[in-house]
Amino acid sequence: MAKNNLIELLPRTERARLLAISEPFDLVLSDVLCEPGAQTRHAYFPTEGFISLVTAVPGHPGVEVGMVGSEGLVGAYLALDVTVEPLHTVVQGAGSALRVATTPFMQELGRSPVLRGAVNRYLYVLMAQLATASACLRFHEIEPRLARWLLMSQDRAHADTFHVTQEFLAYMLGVRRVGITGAASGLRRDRLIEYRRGEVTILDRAGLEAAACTCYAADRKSYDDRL
Amino acid sequence: MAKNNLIELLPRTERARLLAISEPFDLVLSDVLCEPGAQTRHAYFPTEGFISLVTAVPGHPGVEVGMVGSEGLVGAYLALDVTVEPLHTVVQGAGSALRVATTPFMQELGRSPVLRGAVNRYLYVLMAQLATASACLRFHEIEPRLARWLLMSQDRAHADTFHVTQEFLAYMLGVRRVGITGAASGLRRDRLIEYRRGEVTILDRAGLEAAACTCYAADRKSYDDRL
DNA sequence: CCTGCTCTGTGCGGTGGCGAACGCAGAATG
DNA sequence: CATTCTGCGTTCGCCACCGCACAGAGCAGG
Repeated sequence: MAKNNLIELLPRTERARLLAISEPFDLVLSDVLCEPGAQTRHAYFPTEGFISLVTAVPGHPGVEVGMVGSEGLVGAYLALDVTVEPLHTVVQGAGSALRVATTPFMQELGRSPVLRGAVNRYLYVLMAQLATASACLRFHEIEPRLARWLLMSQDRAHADTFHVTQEFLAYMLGVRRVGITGAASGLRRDRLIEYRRGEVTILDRAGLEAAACTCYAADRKSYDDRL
Repeated sequence: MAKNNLIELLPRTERARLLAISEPFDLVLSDVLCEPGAQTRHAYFPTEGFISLVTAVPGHPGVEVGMVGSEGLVGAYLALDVTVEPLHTVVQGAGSALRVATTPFMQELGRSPVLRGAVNRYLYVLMAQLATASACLRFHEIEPRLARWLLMSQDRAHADTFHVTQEFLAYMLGVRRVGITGAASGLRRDRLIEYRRGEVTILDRAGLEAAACTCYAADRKSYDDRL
């Protein structure tokens, strides 16, 4: 428990080297780890908790395009030798991570073929996630998207209950808060979830999977196929 | 003329080696170069013409999430050592390309640091484009998106007139054909474009830039900053 | 020249989501 | 205990876009 999948993939020596240059880091709810255009200071390997990748266009609130938990890392693009942050990154579920400063991380990528392979493949999965997000945003309605979001969160929170307000969900899904009220009511009516003042509980995981848009399964498959 | 930017970036010897393993290839309108899930046979460096990256979710037509012309290549993800295609890729503007078979291309990536750097940076730009596409699809209306699309096409077609039907535009933007009729009428009314039976002509480039959503400028800047 | 096809324009009712505003109740603060 | 704040629910008018259907207009082929 409290491990990061990518790090677990590494053989002993590579893992030891990576751990030697990393330090524990608290993921505090709503903390912003990255701002687009800024220089990257660290890569983060979440162990508990999770992080949202958010994109925005001028004049509009943001919208989530990806989610990173213990199955991945924030800063995979460093493998492309680019040290400029592409997206807003916000802590969505409090927890902890291992963080590695940019320079030693990039050096280590040069030294550890297994690490590089894993980060490369994760980056590929992330791109697929971004593409899926586009179509999902365009075509799917709020309720299935909300169901998908809850499932993705549950996977990464490793818990059935987590803290999230409707306000925040609206921001993530790029809709009005009222839209979330409607969708959440629907899911509650069907006894799939329960919630009360910022605490959401998943009651019926299978039912929620049925209610979610296909993008949930697609994202999972993409990850499982690659890592 | 008829060159590919990335290839032009290469120093003599690297370029010579890449050209030695590549062959000319005709980009025929509406040809499908990639299907998601399939093994990648070739990477393509367009010299004229351009290519759309399309994503789809079950039960809906597709939607374009990116565009590749002589400024980039199709198959940049091969730099991640993944040989599975992530997206539909459709020839959007007829022309020509240089294509390189997967294996020699990946070998060459190992040998040519400049090539690898360029492909990596292009991949980063492409990711940014995917993220932008999400927000654009979510928040922007058809007319500004159409204007953006026309500008992106003009950039890559290196021409003021190109062949495209409303039907096709609807597919690219993920809307009804009728929606395109409305948006195109607006642009024509303002004397920004002219069209007739599948031939679109850009009359007022500056005006079109003003009519386009900010995503056009954002994408360009992202590319110019990196490559 | 007529037929058939492709591409474009229009009209209709329907709806999912938007923006704004208000009420209310649980929790926190003092 | 009273006040304030935060999170949730509802309502109302509105609009961009949807799905469907049909009409006309360029263009090609027999």
